[in-house]
Amino acid sequence: MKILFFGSSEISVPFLEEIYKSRHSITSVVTTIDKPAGRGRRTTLNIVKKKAIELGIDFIQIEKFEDNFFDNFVKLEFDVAVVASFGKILPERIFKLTTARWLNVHPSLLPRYRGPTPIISTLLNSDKVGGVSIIEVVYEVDAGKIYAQVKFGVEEDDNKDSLEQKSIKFGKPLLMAVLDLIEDKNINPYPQDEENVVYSYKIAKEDLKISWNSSAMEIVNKVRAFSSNPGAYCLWKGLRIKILKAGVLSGTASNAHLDKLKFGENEKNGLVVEADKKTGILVSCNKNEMVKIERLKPQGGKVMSAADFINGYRLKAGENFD
RNA sequence: CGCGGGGUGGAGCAGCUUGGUAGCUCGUCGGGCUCAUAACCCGAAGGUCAUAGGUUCAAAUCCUAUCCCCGCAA
Repeated sequence: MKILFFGSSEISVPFLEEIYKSRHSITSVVTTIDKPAGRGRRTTLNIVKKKAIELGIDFIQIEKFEDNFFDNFVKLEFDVAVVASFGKILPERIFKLTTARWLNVHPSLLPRYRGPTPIISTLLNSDKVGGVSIIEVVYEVDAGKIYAQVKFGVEEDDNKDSLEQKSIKFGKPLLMAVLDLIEDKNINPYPQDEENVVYSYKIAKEDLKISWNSSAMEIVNKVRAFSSNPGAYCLWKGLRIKILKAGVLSGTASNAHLDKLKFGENEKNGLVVEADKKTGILVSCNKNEMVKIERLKPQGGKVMSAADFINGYRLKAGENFD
């Protein structure tokens, strides 16, 4: 079949490549424009565009959906449009201009987590199971019929990075299977369970800051959900410290350490209870719980282990994270 | 030309303002203590101080240029 591919981010690339390698052909790639980004405001080239050029596929870059685009769009020949991490909401009008099927790769088990941050929501909510859905694209975001889903386990040490990788790993064969079944006219999508719709939301800058008044699990989930980019952070001596890996300290071990330290009246959550290379960094949070920080990245510095941070930055028990 | 931090033995940092013997916490190797140890004690190796110029009797330190890394902001 002929495929029209919509994608703009790094996550789009493996799907584009997978289709390229398959028996299907790619009519064209639609992606967003190169924007000035990053330090020094240099224009970084769109990664999907880069890949399209490398594979010798035609591409269309758009900033907004304008008449100009629609004029070109109606001339394209394709059987299926595949949307993978495109980053823009498709206008209602576009669906009326073609009879082709529209497919979207969505990294969650819909109807759980419609919206822009399904993986982050999976982690913030301590879900034990995640997945990828291949759905029909309709104007209402992520509300289309489901063609296929695949589930996978979400382990304790999974974070945003690893779930993205899992979504790609499991999503690629799923998408290809759906494309093949469509070609064979042997698939029948089913509607989402509207009773159990859960939404995910765009994250704001404030959401990245760790509140030590949260429970240990909430803090650890936050670290997992935002790691390694953009990263949950806290402050220490005015320095911004990104926490990349942390764990909840189990009850008994936690009590042992709490007993070692006498809390003064001025002490508050965020207190560094222990800081040595063996135990790591233990920080107090709500309900007398503790979080163990394992990997972090100080402002201006590189990613390092807790031991390296203690050695180089002289973190001592009794200090505070904010 | 958006703002800012940084590149110092294997790791993470200090030293730079006020030029003049290379420092700290670890790691590694050797030895010792110990029933034993990731603990403790003694000792050792390992650095063109990002690169290229310049100033100077003398540059990690001051000046200029370049490369690389990172935080914010977009």
